[in-house]
Amino acid sequence: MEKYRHLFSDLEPKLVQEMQEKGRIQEAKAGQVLIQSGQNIRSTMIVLEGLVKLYRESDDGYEFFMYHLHPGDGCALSLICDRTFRSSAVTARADTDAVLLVVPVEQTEHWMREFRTWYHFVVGTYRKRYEELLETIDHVAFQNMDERLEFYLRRHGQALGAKVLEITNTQIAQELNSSREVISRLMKKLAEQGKVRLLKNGIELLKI
Amino acid sequence: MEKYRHLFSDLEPKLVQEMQEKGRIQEAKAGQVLIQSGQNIRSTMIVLEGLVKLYRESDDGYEFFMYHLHPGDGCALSLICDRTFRSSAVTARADTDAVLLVVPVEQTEHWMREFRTWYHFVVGTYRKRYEELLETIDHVAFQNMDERLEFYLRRHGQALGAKVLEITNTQIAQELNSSREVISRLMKKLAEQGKVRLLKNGIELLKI
DNA sequence: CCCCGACCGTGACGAAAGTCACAGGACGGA
DNA sequence: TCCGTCCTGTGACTTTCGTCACGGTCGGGG
Repeated sequence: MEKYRHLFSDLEPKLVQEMQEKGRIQEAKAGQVLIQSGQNIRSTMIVLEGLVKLYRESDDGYEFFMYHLHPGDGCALSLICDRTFRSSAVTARADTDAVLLVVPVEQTEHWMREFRTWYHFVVGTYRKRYEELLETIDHVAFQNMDERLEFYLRRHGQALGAKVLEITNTQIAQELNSSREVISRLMKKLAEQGKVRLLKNGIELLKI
Repeated sequence: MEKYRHLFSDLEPKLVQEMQEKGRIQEAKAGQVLIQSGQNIRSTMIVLEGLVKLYRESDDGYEFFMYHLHPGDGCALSLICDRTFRSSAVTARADTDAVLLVVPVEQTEHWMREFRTWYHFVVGTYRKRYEELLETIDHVAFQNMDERLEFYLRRHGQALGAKVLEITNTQIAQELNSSREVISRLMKKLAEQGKVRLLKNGIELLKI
């Protein structure tokens, strides 16, 4: 936990200490599902290491990508489920190997009363997630597939801090709720425009 | 303010009293813009009477409908702007004549420390709005225009508690980010299916 | 070695939805 | 009454996108 202290520099030392005491560190492999759609939430999850992706699931099982969680980020839904143990409407999946801090909801209720900085953390988390949802809505409501694809690539490049995305067209298509063929064609266009280079097993981002 | 007390039965009496003292009652005519996209937020808004609609605005000025605020609801964005006076990314407009309670943000900061029930109010508000955004995403991501139109009509019928919507196809088209002609054709189909009846100046909802 | 599975590329087609053009009804004001 | 404005309806066309069908590459396991 010591090595993660810098993530919580905005929180009171006493709170950080409690997080350390009451929380449980959990490791997850890339691809592992952390929150299943429809499952009850009994604990709050904060990302310590790695990258987590959040999806909205459709009735027929399609996973629509919403946003990333980075180290230091909490899962908004689980932060405020507030002892009602509501079932969640989203799926969270580790995108890289990840380390998480897991805290029972009762504990966070307590922190909310005790620590002003925890309240700020929750409120800040919620605002960020809300605004990322708004941005997601912008794209899906106002833009065509080609613009959405560019945005997807940019977002993932930034989130991973990498110039090369090891990801298949099939997966992109699923997350944008499109089809492989469409992504394939659009990707070719992006390559012709010099915005990406299509590698053996990945996509190199150039002017994007 | 007395007549609105039932809206806040979950809040401590002392808090309700403070809301009464520190808040300002503001009336708004139907159609009036309450929060302008890009405008700074210096006060929190809670709906006391009437119906408020929230929109996301695109770069080129299109207004995409997100959700309604009912009496007792607070505007999520303005609840937690938290003295940073961030500019808002949404537009709020009174859909019917409305009455609002307006409170300076400094005051709500104070309440957050003082009143446990205020914290619950904020958290509850956020969760509701977040989930409504998720629902909005579902529709725009997974559904066709005809399903989205039906959902739009249902939602508006419920929000207004009315069987007849006095609304033009043009407006619906704007709010769904579609075009008048498309809505016109789909509306005709709904009428043929007996789900609505097209009136002189409005739409009667039947089996919807 | 061969086969299988996963992935990609591509042409052909069709459905959904946006755009254009035009016409007509309702209504209010000069 | 006549005009302008706002709303609607509709046919024709285009674009975007999803679907189908097929072929091709690559790598791992039997």
